[in-house]
Amino acid sequence: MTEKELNLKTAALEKISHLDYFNIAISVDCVIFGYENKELKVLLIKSDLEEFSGLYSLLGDLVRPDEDLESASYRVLADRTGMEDVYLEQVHTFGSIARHPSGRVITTAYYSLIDITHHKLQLNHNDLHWHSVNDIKKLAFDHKLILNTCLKRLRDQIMENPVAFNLLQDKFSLRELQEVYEAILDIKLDRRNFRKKIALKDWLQDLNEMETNLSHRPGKLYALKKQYKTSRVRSMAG
Amino acid sequence: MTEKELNLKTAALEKISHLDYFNIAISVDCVIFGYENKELKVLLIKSDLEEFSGLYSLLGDLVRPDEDLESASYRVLADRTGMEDVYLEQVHTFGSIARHPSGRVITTAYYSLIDITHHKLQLNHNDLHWHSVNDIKKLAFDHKLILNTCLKRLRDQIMENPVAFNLLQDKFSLRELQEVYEAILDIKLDRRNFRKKIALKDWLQDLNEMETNLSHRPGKLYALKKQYKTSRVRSMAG
DNA sequence: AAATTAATGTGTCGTAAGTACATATTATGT
DNA sequence: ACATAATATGTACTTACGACACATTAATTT
Repeated sequence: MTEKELNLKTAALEKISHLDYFNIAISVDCVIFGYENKELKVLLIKSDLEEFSGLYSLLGDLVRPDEDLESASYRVLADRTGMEDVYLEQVHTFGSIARHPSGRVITTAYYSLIDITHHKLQLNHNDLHWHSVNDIKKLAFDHKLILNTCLKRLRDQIMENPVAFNLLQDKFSLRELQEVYEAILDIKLDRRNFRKKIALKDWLQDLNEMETNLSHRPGKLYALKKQYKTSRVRSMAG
Repeated sequence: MTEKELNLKTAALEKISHLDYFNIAISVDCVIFGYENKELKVLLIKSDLEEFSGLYSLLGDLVRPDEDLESASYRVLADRTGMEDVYLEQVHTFGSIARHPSGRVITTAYYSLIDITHHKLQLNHNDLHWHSVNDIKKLAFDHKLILNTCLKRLRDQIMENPVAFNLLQDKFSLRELQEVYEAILDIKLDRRNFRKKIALKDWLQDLNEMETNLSHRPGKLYALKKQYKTSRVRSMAG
């Protein structure tokens, strides 16, 4: 190392080391919801930390200096699911001092809704699996809290905004839609009242098609009106 | 510099520099709302950055390695207003790459509601002033966006949760309360319907007292029921 | 081809909340 | 005593919500 290099590095070092504030890392964690078998699922991975061996955790990563928070979330999503245009919404930032055993890491949580049937991915590798939300008892880090917070947000959203549709394929029957709502809210709904409520929102387009391959009377098929289709959600400017 | 010192510093430098992720700083910004003269106000300070000379900014600070996000927000609040037990709620985290001219800073925004009359503070020092929300055109950084986001959250909240009361003194008349709502929502409300709606919530306790020192018929005084008094808001384990 | 099955599709009634709107009441000031 | 300027309150209409029952249809079985 030349003297010049040394001086440069030393200067940089001084600058960095007195900025204690940079000793906090920031990550994003994605609560990726899916829907299958009338159950709400979430995508989890086996934790790679010793402290949490045997436990699952959400999908996340450190935010890189050259990407904004949403880019980081979309990167995590694309890396893990291979899907690009998905619904994603920021929920909350968790910053307890001791939330990460390896150091100070503040994390911003996003929730995401994806159509699980479009997701025939590298699932069998690397311990990545869909878990029924109702069956999850314990997660690594504070990820159970993050999951609960995101689930609450999702529940608050679905009656106000047409987001639940992101869990379904493009065409669906009202029965399927109701089952999605029941899975998310974890309650039974009255069919007639549910249909009235949905009709009132005017979110749906009647496709004049019917379900097929059923062993009973098929229902009509609907699609979410184009104007409500959310791929990438409006950015709050990052 | 001895060889030993050099080696130490170099080692530390290597360690830090390969941890690019720590090159992001994290801050909190507080949108501190107050209410005065039938107007919703927000506490702003003159920006100390050259790039924003002449502009005002929200109150914020870098998060210290040994404090969590909420502690940092309360610290900012206490430092600037001298008030301890205030309503504070996390709203959103803003992480655009270029949002801070001096470097990469991700900020978590909180909004806070305080009783402005309990706040006879060091206002005249250091360019700290209350500004009418409606008059604010431009702020430093992305603080206008943060303000708008927090204002929207506040507006969404006040009909659902008894938070607007934090802007008023302990005892207030229904007229005063309505004026607070009108200031926040920036609309006129019908007096009879407003009272019906508030009565329905069952938030208020009739104090059997009257307003005084008015030049007209005084109204009854009410207080928020104890069970709803929010000093420090429930932590999301933040 | 007729009957059965298992689901879809729809309507009513009572209740609760939202909105528009007008009159009586009361403490104060003259 | 009277005028004033605000408080306090009620009704009618409309809209949403929740509980609830029956007719219809396509597929399947007999």
